Amino acid sequence: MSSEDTHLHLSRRERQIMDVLYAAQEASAADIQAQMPNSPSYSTVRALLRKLLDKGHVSFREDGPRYLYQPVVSKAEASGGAMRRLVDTFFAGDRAAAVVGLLGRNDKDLSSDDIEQIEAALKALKRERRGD
Amino acid sequence: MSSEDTHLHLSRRERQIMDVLYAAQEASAADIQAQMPNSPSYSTVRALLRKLLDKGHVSFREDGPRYLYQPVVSKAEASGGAMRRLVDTFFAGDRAAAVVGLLGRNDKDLSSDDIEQIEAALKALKRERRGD
DNA sequence: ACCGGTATGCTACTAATTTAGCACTATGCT
DNA sequence: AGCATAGTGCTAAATTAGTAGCATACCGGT
Repeated sequence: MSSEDTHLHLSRRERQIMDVLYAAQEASAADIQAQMPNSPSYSTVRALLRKLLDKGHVSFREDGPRYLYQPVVSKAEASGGAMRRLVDTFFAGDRAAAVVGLLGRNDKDLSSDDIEQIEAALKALKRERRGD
Repeated sequence: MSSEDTHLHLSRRERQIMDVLYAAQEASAADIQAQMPNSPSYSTVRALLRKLLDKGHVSFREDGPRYLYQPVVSKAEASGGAMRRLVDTFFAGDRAAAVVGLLGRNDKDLSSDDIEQIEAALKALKRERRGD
């Protein structure tokens, strides 16, 4: 399992940066620094960013004076990988159990709107199954 | 976000060990070694295990000749934390969106039994909401 | 009583990560 | 022109992680 270790081999700080980037979608070096847990120096952030650029995990676009960095792998793909990993390690690959677990958390109640969305997704899934 | 970084600060190898432990619930040093990606030496595994014991992430119980190691934090709690983290970084805290994302993956189809379980959980949730 | 398996507590070395400084360039604004 | 802001590349040092070896101890079976 998880043979792609080679790919998602991020160190602690690298992961923190990616987390900021996924949450923000796009951020300058200074933004990233500000949002990292016990922020390292600006210089450090840039060094890490350079490493991530090298490894191909992030890209940037120019925005006037500064660069805005963003993840290369889309949020959708990255979250998919993270979810698969989570399902594998904690639910022995049983996606339904993971869904149930996620629903069962009572961090904060789901709104009725939330529930409708989930029901809709479930309906779509059933339709698809019938279709196959 | 994730201020408890201090606590779940696992290095690559440490995380690999915890993954094995969560998947197996309980394992000997040799088992762990066998299940780790490109297994390090037995000696290394034990060094890491000792570190995890020190940090309080794993405990063990004696089983005849050998020790069986297990995570201190239950699978349920750990998965809860991991899910919260995932929901926060990839879905801006929107749990429903995460559920929908999880449902929408087509790694492998969900069985009709799976779907029933999810529907049941959803129903329970709605009942609970009405009750409140 | 000895052996194999499992444990322990060191020690030590190498590799990777994290950190930050320095020198310098380019651009936009006052 | 000069300053602030953002960038670059390089270097270097400190810390953490990862690896393995060695000597030793305990227990159960032949």
